[in-house]
Amino acid sequence: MTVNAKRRAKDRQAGDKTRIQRENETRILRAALDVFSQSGFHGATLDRIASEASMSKPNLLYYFRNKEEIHVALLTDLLDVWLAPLREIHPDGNPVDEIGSYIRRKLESSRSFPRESRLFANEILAGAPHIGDFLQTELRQLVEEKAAILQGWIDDGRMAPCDPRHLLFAIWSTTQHYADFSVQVRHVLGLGPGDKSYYGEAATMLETLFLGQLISRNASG
Amino acid sequence: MTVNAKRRAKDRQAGDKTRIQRENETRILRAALDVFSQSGFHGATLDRIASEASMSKPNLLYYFRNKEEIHVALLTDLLDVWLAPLREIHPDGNPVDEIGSYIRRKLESSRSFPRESRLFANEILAGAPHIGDFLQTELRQLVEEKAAILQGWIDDGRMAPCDPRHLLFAIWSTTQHYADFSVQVRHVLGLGPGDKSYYGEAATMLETLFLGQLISRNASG
DNA sequence: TATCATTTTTACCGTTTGGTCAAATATCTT
DNA sequence: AAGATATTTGACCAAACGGTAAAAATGATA
Repeated sequence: MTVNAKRRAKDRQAGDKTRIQRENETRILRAALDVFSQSGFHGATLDRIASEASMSKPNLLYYFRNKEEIHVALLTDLLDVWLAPLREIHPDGNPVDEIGSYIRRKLESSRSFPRESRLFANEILAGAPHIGDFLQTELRQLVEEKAAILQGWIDDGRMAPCDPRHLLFAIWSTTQHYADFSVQVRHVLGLGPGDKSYYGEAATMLETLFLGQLISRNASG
Repeated sequence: MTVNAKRRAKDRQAGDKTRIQRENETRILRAALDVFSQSGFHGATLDRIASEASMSKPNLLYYFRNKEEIHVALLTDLLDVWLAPLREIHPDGNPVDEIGSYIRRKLESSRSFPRESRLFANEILAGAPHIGDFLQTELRQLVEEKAAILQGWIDDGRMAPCDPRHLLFAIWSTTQHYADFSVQVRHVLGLGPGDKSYYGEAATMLETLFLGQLISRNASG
């Protein structure tokens, strides 16, 4: 009986998790992300999530108290991912590089995490019942902070004057559009279901759009 | 017994509608727009729609065969509204005026019909199960047509080169964002629930964004 | 291997929901 | 006012859904 073995057996705290727990929780969250992002909260069913996680419904409810808890867990994980690209905007950089790479990060995020993006979009469309607080506090604060940076660049004459917060809105909407409205994009472009080939054109378009007039005036760094 | 009276009574065709029918159908559609745009298709219930229409559920189902039929009716009405601003882009105009007024029309559409916009967004997010055909045919065709106009302006050197279809995507996403993500916009800006005061700033931002570099180069008409 | 905690399953429950049906009521026409 | 038509309602149903309880099975520990 090693000390470690003893600790595992006897002293497991409430927060500690078994191997099986960790495995199954991630299996559930993976399946739930699929289902919620496809059908929204109300359209998703526990049966389908359980089925996609290759698990019985009661077993699923052994790991999460109820449907909403799964949903909230996904949203919570999501928020960090959502904020990450914005956090990286740095006041010491020059506008073209900073905003340009921010756009590329957001677009890459849409391409890599379309389900997460749709989950977020669904939540906002529904009136943000679960993350309203996050929007009003954390996000708002971060936007104020980054908007101040942009405003500084504007005041220095390194960027065309505009409302920095609305510039951020425009970046969010255009980049997320390619994930949230991908069906429309594909149908309009005549592409097949899984085809993401439009992301190259999208990147070109958005860099032209945002880095053209808005910033290029005296961009030097 | 006038001839007209006789026609009303005896010869009413299947397509003809009573006064009560017209009234109640619009009452139902109005209520359904509220409920569907707030909660999505699955989140909406017939009981709530009926309640908001001040009507019993069986009465509601006397006018529409089922839940989906109401939803489809709303979407069908919507599509014309959605396309209208795009149709007005005219090849004879100059790029700045045409695209500028298109943006203003779309933004105005977001302000005036936010519920319709959210209904549309919900449908697309869900994978466009009902309007996929519309997207692939009518919308795609119209986009091709208008993209050709834009391309013509580009070829004439009156617009900065870019992919016209992606320019349209950018206009759609930025303008619709203010309706679909209004909760987020308001929370980030620190505004109250019904406050739409941001639309002025939005218009300024979008005109700066889209009419700045992209078109202004040799804009003359 | 015996013991204990963890995990999984089976069977089930109450509620909600979309939808039906037949009877009752209102409206319109003559 | 009578008769025909259109409208409304109350009672009801089957299926789907979120969730529970308790037993059975599995895994870990000594």
